[in-house]
Amino acid sequence: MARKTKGESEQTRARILDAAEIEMLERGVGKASLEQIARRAEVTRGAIYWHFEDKASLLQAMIARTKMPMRDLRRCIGENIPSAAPRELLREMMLHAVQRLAGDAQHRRVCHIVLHRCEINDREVASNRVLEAMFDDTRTALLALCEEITEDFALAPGLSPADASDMIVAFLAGLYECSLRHPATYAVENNAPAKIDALLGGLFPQPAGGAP
Amino acid sequence: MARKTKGESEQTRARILDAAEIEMLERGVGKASLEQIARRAEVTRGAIYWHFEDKASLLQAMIARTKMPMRDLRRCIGENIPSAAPRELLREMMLHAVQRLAGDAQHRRVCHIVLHRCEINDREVASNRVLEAMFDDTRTALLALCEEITEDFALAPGLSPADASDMIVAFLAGLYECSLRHPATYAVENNAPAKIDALLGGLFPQPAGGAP
DNA sequence: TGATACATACATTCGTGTATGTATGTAATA
DNA sequence: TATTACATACATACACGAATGTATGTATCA
Repeated sequence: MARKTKGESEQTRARILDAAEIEMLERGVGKASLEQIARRAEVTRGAIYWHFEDKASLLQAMIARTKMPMRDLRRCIGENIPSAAPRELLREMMLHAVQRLAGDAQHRRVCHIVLHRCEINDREVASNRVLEAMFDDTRTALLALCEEITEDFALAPGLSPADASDMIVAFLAGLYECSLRHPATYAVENNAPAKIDALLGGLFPQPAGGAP
Repeated sequence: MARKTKGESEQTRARILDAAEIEMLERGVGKASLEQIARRAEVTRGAIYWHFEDKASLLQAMIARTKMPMRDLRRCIGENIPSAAPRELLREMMLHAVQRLAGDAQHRRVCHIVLHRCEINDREVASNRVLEAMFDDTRTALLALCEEITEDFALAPGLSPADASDMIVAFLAGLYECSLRHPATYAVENNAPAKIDALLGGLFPQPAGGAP
């Protein structure tokens, strides 16, 4: 009915984004109508069109709320654990990714939407640019780490550093995939450290001289 | 214009399914209109509605064309390589999955559609029942294999057979994910045997007494 | 000659986008 | 301080296209 104060307006915007998360998760991005989103947020479509240009930019804003860095992640972890060798860093990064997926419900929802509730392949669309950037980012960061690790550890026979980082990306992508699609069966947090150690043990066997 | 012979009708049906694969891959299941599919198949929507009830059953038929067994796969491979120990069987199964994804273009398309171009989570919908069944099937088959393997090989510290099979499912899911989304960067067939061996090496280290 | 294998035409629904209305907060002015 | 003026934050109403489903027409095979 009436104009609200700036703070209330921000709350409205947030409620719209919350509602969009739920609706898009349940019905998919394409089938979630702005009308349903508005109803859940207890506003009308007018409010949505006031805060966002269209559904695409609404989705984009939704994704932007839960920003997922990866090159930053390394720096962040490296600063917190300055003594860590690259292999430890890699382990921590993988653990962090898993733990965030297990603990941050909003992040789970948005990842689920971007990965499984968004059928558009158009590069113009926000979710796809985000996905592509995320993959590239992750791959680049992990490749650099794997190359560093090979200064201390031998690689498994027949593997290049790129192969190793590709395997790690695939493993993480698969964890997301399984955990989001079948949370009951594949809880991410289930024994995650042991799983990560097993994978890293296969990729980078202990150096010839050292025993655990 | 005119009625065709039974064989020609089957060809029409196949052309519709082919067209649907391409359109749904490019635009997504939701945005691919029956009109566009019909045009690509060089028929009208009338032909589609003659062969299929609606878009959902068209999708279902599309999926059914490229059936993906997994419990059958084990039997099949087991018959071809009767001497194989369970660990060899597992290796062969993983290789087979990777090679099919690399070699069978139609399988790639359908997997891509089911995994990434279909935003519906409704359990009534074909693609989701298929996906769920595929995951369950794969998990069951791999779990049984992993349990057999532990009779000959020790598991990595802290892992149960279920953890091991979960990791394998995640790894395979991630391979599909990466290879389908970014075929240029992550070609599945790139050094696949070495990657699989590295993973299995991490999960099932050699038995204490044996040297390679 | 009847069932088949489509093509054509039509009705209906659904969602989007936009144009417009309206009541309130807020700043300038007097 | 009260008033004016304008921007804000929505709600309401309407126009439009796109896609679906169905009803009907039609030519051919068997």
